[in-house]
Amino acid sequence: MDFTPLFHNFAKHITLTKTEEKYITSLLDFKIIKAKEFLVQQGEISKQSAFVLNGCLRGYTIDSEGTEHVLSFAPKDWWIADMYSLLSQKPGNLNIEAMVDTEVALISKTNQDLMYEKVPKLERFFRIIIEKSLVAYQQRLNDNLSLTATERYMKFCKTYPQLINNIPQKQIAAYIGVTPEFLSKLRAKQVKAK
Amino acid sequence: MDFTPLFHNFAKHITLTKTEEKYITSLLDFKIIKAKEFLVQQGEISKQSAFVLNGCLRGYTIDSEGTEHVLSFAPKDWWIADMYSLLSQKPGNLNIEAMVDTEVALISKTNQDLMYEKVPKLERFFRIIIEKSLVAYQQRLNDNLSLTATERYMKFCKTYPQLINNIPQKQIAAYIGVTPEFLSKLRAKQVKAK
DNA sequence: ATCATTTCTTAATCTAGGTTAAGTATTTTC
DNA sequence: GAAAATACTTAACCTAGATTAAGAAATGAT
Repeated sequence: MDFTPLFHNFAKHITLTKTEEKYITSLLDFKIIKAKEFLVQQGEISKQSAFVLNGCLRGYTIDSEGTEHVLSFAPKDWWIADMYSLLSQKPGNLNIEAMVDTEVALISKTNQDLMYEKVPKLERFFRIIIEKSLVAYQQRLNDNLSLTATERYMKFCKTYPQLINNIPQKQIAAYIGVTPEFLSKLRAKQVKAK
Repeated sequence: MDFTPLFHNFAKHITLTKTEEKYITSLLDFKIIKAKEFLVQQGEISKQSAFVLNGCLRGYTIDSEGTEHVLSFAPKDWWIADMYSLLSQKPGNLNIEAMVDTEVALISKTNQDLMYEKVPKLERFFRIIIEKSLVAYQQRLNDNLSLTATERYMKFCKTYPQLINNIPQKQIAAYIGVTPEFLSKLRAKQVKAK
């Protein structure tokens, strides 16, 4: 139940007093999510955001054919939530699942709104991290519109070198938007090319 | 040079005093961008965000093959910027072009930072609109991963009914991620189906 | 009004990536 | 540590959407 990684994360963009840190801590929950268990499942109304203290989560949807699409991986020090459901308070279509046993700090929507009132600096913090997240999604959308599968895979390898050998390939396929079979074919070709 | 649509936009999420409105007005620029002229071009370092008072802008990239990809349309009352370049202060790869003669309110990055200091409520305002924008991009990425071209076209028609008959089809194609020829084929099929 | 430019359509042909299926690792579980 | 489940590979075949090309329609400029 050690929230220091979270406060390090805050410190990247804002400075909090000890009192503020204590206050924020009082509004947090701590949770261990076992591998393959869910933080959020589609159809639910999301009540909280998560910060990964260690381990790794992934957020994915399942389409009408039953195919999974990974919208985000959240390794240590990343934030993840079903923003759509959290903001609209309608049932979401995101599943957030632990890839390994994962420790998270949770902030309920209610407490987050409280925090914004009591510690307005946090508005800035979340504005900044959401801005960065927005840029990343714009970039990724653009990649999906303009790059080939091979190029997207190479980019993934560059962007997430720590994940590449630690997660199942089929989940990388579900992130870059190809079938596992096709990714396998791509990789075989790349190996041969060397 | 009438900024009232902008203050209506602010009023959706925060309440400003007359004094604050005057202060903010002093930090804004007004500009008319003629049809086919640019607010921002790839390679430039973005210095400002734009709010569309009337008219319509579009943000697009050009890939290595010379193909355009539309990342966003910004009709009246929308915000648009090359967030990547604005935040990183590196050369961007977005082009923001007027589709018709367009009036915009501009906020320079410097003035926006000033505004945040003087009127902290604006942190909340921008946090909220960026959150919404993030949800929209996540949704769109998911659509690109999970829907067919036909489904994406139908969704576009639902989402932007006001644009559908007012912008060139090739730009809708560049938004949903197909060639103009293929979109034309899709539409011919839909008409026949009726 | 006329010519030039841009947009849209149609159709033939092509290809990146999907599907199906079967076999081979690799993990997980008890 | 064996059986079961999951992940990965390979290969033949298939299809949604791309490419190329040429003509028709609409829009804009003079």
